[in-house]
Amino acid sequence: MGDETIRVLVVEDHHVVRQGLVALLNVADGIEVVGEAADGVEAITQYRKHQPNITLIDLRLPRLSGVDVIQRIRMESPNARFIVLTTYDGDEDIYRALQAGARAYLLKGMTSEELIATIRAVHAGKSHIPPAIAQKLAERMGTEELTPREFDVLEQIVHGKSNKEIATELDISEATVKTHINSLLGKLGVSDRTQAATAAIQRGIVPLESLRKPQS
Amino acid sequence: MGDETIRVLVVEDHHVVRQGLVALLNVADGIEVVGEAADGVEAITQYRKHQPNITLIDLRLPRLSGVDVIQRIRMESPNARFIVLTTYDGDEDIYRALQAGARAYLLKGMTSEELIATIRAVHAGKSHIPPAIAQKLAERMGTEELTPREFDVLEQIVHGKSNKEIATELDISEATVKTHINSLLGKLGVSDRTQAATAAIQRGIVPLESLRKPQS
DNA sequence: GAGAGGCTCCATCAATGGATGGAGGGGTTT
DNA sequence: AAACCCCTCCATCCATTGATGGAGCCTCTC
Repeated sequence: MGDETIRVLVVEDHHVVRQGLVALLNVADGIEVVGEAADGVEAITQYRKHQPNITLIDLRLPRLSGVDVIQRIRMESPNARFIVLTTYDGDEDIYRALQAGARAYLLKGMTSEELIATIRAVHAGKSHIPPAIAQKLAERMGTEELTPREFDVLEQIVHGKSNKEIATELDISEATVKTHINSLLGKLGVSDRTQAATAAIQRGIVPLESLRKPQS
Repeated sequence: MGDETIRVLVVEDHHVVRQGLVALLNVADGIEVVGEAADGVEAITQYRKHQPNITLIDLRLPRLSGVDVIQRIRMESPNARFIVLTTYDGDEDIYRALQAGARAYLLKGMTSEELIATIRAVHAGKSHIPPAIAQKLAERMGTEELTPREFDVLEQIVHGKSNKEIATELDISEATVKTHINSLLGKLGVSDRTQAATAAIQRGIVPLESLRKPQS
């Protein structure tokens, strides 16, 4: 290999965006779109079928999230290379995607030149993280991890539950809820539950979509 | 007019999305993209220059929001027809866009057929609101309007301020802050400030972007 | 087996938040 | 002018929240 054609799989649920990407890539020299998928499950099917060199993938996908897709594919094909493409820069997702093994992270605002250059770079074995993203990663690195339980509590806070309700929901005492809150406030660097809720949403720790009429 | 070509202006800040739209539309019969803009100011310039039949516009734009663009253009060209295109369905924006005179509202997940059909329909003088959107509009209609002051307070709440801080910021007494909160909680149909904050974000009343390192 | 860290619980206290009901001034509409 | 709404303020009361420090249990690691 070397100057062979780079075979790309495009995974993106928004029709127009996907069609735009495909159109862009197909006019680029040395790049060929070998498959398209509109959701996570389809992405895996298409990957197995086409074994692309590069998978361009949105993180917000129906059925199976981008991060899940990356993880699963990497289990069977550790050399799979992913470029994550997202509208939006809530840091938690970036972090998880890179953890899962994505090689590059691009915002949809990029130009076609950037996109193509990144595909070539990643195919050549390089990684590419834009400065703006790198900075957010650095910020989040400074942040301590929430424990699973703290995360549960945070999720409930975002959903507007009171301490008493959280205690009932998680089947622990209100005192314990307070303990967790106290510790997660510290870790998030905020001083009350409202700030915790907005921080969680903004960082993508708790997905905004879950707010509608969520879990039990 | 009648079976003449429909002249379309595409306003969208994400390169790939814009290119996708243009590519899609240019292969459609009877539709021609006469201009493109990547921000609100450019949109107005392009509109004046090309006088398109239909303007396809994203709401989230740099420099000047989609709603502002629609309002300004409509002042000089009351017959201008807009189709709003958005990734995302926070209701407040929908409402404002339709108020401002948009004829249709589409999510980016739509198919190219839907898009083209909608362009033709709007050009023929019809309006088009997808059922999912119509429902949200209906929901929001049932909701009472916040007064300007209540809105100010809500904004501060979302930014994590305490009542005392809000009082200082808005230069009113803490008692007054509480009065406003009490009334806005009622109008939003929620029972505490945390729920108010998440509701505000989720409905698009207070933009998520303002959370980083915001105002003042 | 001695930490370390996570989860659980406790009590206590101070601060914050929210409900209620009442009140006056300013503006607009009818 | 009367009615209405918004904005402002007040006092009072109770509920919720957050801080602090202490404690036992479990599991994993060294």
